Amino acid sequence: MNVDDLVAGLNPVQREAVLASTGPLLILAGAGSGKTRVIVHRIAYLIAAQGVDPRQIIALTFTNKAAQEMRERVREMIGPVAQSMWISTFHSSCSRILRNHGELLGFSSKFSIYGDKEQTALLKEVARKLNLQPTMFPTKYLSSAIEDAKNRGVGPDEYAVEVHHAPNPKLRVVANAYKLYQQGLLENDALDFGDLLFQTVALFNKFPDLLASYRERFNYILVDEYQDTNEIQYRLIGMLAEPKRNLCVVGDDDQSIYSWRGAQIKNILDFESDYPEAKVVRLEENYRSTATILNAANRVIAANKQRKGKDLWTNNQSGELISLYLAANEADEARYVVKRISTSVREPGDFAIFYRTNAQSRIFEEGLSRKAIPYTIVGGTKFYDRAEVRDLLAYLKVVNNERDGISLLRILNVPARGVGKTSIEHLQTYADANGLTLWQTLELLESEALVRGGARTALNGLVAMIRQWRRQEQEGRKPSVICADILAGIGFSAWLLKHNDPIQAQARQENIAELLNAIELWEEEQEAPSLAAYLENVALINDDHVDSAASSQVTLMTIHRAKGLEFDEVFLVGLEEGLFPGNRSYENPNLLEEERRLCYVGMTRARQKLHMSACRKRRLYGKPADNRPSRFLLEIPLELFKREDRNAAFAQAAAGVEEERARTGSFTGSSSAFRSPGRYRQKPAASAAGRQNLEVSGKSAPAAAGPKNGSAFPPGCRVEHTVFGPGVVAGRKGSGEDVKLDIIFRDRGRKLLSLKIAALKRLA
DNA sequence: TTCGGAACCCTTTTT
DNA sequence: GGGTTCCGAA
Repeated sequence: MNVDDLVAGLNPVQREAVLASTGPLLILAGAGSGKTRVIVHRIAYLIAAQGVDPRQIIALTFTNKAAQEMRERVREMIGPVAQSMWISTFHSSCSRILRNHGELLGFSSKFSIYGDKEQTALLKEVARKLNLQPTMFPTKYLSSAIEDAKNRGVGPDEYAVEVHHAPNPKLRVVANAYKLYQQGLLENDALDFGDLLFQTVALFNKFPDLLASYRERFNYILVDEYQDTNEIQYRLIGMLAEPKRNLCVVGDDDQSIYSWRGAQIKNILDFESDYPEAKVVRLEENYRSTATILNAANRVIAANKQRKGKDLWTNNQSGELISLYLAANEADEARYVVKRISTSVREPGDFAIFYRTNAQSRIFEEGLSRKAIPYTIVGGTKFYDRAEVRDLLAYLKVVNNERDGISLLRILNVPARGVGKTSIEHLQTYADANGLTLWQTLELLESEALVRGGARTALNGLVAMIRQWRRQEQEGRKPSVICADILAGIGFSAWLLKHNDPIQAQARQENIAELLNAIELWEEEQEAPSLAAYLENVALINDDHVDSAASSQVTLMTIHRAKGLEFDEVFLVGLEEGLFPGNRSYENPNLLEEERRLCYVGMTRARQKLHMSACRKRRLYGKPADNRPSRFLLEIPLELFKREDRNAAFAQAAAGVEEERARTGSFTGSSSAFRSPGRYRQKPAASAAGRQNLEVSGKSAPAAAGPKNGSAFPPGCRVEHTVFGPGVVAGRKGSGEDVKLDIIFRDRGRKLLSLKIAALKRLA
């Protein structure tokens, strides 16, 4: 294959990105600019034209889907040699490394991977040992603090140092919990998701020779969605890339929407200073959307300050105007969306509905099913979260990993075999006191009566069964066979029948059947299907393998989930202040910018036609709320919109903003314009206050809370109002004299009250 | 040991 | 409003 074939059909910039084979390279890839295409061609070029051994290339992605697609498309270009490349997610690459060398850190090659549930269970044990009050230290608080620390590359000891002088004494308790939690993981021969990355970096730090061997091996490193990398991923990439620095990162700072998961936009913003010799390529031609959609999206994102600055352009036609619908309430909004879908010539599969929060999906579901329009919801409750599925998986984990006490704990009395809380506590205490694992303690039961008779007999039976399953596993039985044996051995379906109403029991049995099915399906694709490999697959490749038939269905999902996808016609709903942008982002300009990026991501998913809508009234947490149209809507020029509602209020508000724009030359609409929809006031004082508001929310440093700045009412504190009664402060707006508090009242819904005027009392 | 009802809490969630 | 979790009674 010659070079011309490898770059055929690429535009000049894309070509440049493909041909820059050595040294650091930053590919800034705007939405719809052919990013994947460039990556795939680049890999093919390295292998087919430069003669690079595929085993010297590692490509890191965030999702399994992205990894799969990349591998498949490389294979299409250059054939099966692509198989020997490392193309996988950060987590599965790290897992692979740790399976090989984890024993250096005290883990076996069969370590368990703990998800949310197991993490919580372990943390509860830790909290119990430390005598922590659940009200003071909810498990969620602990887990997010620990997760955050790991994302930042901060281990338990370092963390203790970090919080040693912290003003918040709770953090020192967290430090203790963190330490115990990590010990617990090690004892259970388990790692959580954060650990997969964290321990890999720790491994490389501790064993430089090992790092050297991987550095030697991976001559070319490629990272997808670089804007979403967190600190620990950043470090991992950095250490692997030295000293050759053949590091190619691809991303779009305007699509960074995961800061709340530890992603650092600075990683991509600072790439050029990290690697001064870096080549930078900008893919700015968009092949996806109409010019109208793109213009509107560009206007929205232009209001952000923290960005590289990039203007997407397209040769596509301008297409239809963006439909704007200001709904009376969410039912009205849903009616509009459903009507447009049902009267369209397009197929259901051409549509997508994007919302900010999952809670918004219900009303669209109802509307669609009333009209018998097929739809699919991406996200929500997952198959692998079902109790009965997790039970069975816990059995498999116990068979696979002797030290996994959390999974063992889960199944001790499932199905019920007369082992009560007291017996379990007894065993745990005994195990702790004698430095034994839970499994070792159970084995002792044969000779020692640690628990009362009935429980003892039952547990001895369980031990015997587990031993037998482990033997089967060692003899090389397939996971599905072992699984069937477990189900029969414990009489699972009989138990399900007995302890649920018939309909639920039926559903649960079907879930179990589906799990067995999935295991068999997986086995068919494997050369050597081992139990350990299956469990790894379940933990990391949490595939919701359902939406393959989505082609003829309307797709409903959160905007976060929509990143990377595209649809002919998109409905972006719920564009209201307080919801999108969410009121939690008001106090922090960085969060507000992230909300704006989210809006940008949502808009740029649309190929042909975009609808945007907002509700004036919406029930939030069961209570009614009055909402103003999102500032993002006002950042889009009116002439790009086609009004689909008969409500004149928005037009007036928007017209007011347009005037102000004309007057001040500023794009960012003043929030004063939509304070009272339909009655935009021209009073200079009002707009000055509005601009002041914006200044505060647009600053890149976090807004400082001065003493007279409402700091007596920090977000989250409980307050009482003489008229509205009790409530909780959700946020703060404005500065100086003009501080307003965003308060959710228990009985009266959400209000924005001026601190100066409102009769507020803080409650303890 | 199990259940039912009160209490609680609520963005987003690639792994 | 709705889902989950937790605690106390049977």
